[in-house]
Amino acid sequence: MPELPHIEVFRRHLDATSLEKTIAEVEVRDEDLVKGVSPAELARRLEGDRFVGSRRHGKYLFAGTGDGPWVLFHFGMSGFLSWFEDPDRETDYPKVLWHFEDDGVLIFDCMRKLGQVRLVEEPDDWISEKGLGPDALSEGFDRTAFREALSGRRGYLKSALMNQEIMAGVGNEFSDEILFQRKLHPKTKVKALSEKELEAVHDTLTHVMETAISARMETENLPGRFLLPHRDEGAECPRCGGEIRRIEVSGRGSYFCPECQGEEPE
DNA sequence: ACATTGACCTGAGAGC
DNA sequence: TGCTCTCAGGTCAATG
Repeated sequence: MPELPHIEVFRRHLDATSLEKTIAEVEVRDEDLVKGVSPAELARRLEGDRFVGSRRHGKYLFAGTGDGPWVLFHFGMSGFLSWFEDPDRETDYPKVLWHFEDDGVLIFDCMRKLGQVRLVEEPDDWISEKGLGPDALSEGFDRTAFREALSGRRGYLKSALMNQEIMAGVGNEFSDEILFQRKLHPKTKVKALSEKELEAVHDTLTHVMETAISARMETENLPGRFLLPHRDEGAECPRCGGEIRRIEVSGRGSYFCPECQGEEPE
């Protein structure tokens, strides 16, 4: 579930709750989720320090300590961040907890354990080592950059949108939303689109993601015409009332409206 | 070089 | 009630 808009909402939540507070204890409940560093080392390098700022790159979130290391969060399919003022409150599957002095606790919850927490010295180095493309909403990644990044691709547009080396941040759910808003079938190939159409896809991507962030990813705040709350086989299309269908595209469950988005190309 | 598929992991929800 | 099956979703290694 967590894609760029979710990550940005987590980031703002972290900024609003967890900056400039001394970290009293880092509690690792499940060390499977902590990568590249032992739980003891993670605690040693953070305890007594504090977070001073954060940044996002695609689906990755970094919380910086100023002179010290950054904590990297990746949320896998089921991860999220929660903060409670009451230090005894917990989520259902807490994996790593940052207990602050003067109360307050930041919880990394990850039911399906595909997320991770690690320490990095410099986010930019880590991003380039990883081979991640530009953050999908970053300043420089405009319609031209988007079109050029996709040129020559032979596969599905959906796959290209989700390819983190081309651009970082779009996942399965938002790729469906972008295709729905553009009225493109999930099996549309990149090659089938003109330059103009590709640029329109970029504009839609930007609009959809920014709108979702403004709504803080809360269903009731999303525009009525969004597919997201109706991503279910047999659900009603929020645009035409047709029936939402599910197909597999490159092994990913893809939801779309055959009425709006047409039949399978070719 | 690029594209696609399956494994990873675990619990929710559906169906019987 | 309780069991079994499918599905969710991001990433990476393996395969095409």
